[in-house]
Amino acid sequence: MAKFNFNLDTLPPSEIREEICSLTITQNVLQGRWKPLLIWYISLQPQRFGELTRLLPGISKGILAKQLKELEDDGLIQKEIFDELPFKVEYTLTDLGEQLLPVIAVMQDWGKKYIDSRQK
Amino acid sequence: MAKFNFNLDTLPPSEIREEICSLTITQNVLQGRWKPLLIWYISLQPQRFGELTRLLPGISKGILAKQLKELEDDGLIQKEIFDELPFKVEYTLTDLGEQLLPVIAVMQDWGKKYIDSRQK
DNA sequence: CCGCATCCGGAGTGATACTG
DNA sequence: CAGTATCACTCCGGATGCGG
Repeated sequence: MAKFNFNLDTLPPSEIREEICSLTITQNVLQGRWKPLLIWYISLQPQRFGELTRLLPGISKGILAKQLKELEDDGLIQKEIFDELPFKVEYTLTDLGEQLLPVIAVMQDWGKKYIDSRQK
Repeated sequence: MAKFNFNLDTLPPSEIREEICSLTITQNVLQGRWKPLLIWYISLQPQRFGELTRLLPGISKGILAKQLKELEDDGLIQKEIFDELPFKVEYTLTDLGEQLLPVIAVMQDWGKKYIDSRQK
């Protein structure tokens, strides 16, 4: 679970503590090589398992299943299972997941600035 | 270096590609257990090496030096060396590092939402 | 005081084969 | 089609000791 990096000897003021805590939580939830991309792709449209393996070349089924499960456990995505054959499952964002989109957007904005700054 | 997760067989449109690229870059730059916290602390005021070891209990000197160096190499922070004895070094954010603060802020906002949603 | 070098353990990631 | 299980491997993070 999350480690909050507090110093128990010289505990910082609660205001600071809350900032540390909030930041660390978000960092932990997004920790995983494919998670930001997964959230972004799912935000574009509901995605199926197989489709995600096609969108994310190089990802293995094992790690895809694991990271999807972690995102689900953290309440960012939900899956809908259609009772058909062959099986069909769709992943969509929860409300909490939707609220994460501004974070993704700001990260993308900064990435572009970074690229610009490196091209000089 | 950064891996951009493109599928070379079915290359996505350049617009999509840029979003993937930007997002992945930011993710890579912030990858490291202490980096977001380091940037945040340094943004509050210029920080010295020893002060950071106090602010981040549990971090070892080795990993602190390493993550600071990576942040410096990525152009997010700069260090000023004072020619005194004992040695004194101060870390400050670069312009590029300052531009990262909105990302940190949005992450903190979302962390608070996450905490609220879990307390119900 | 600051930071590097080395070594080490464990987590995160990935390839493959197999199941419902 | 949508996963699970296993194994192997890399790399990050941490401890320690040395050097400027």
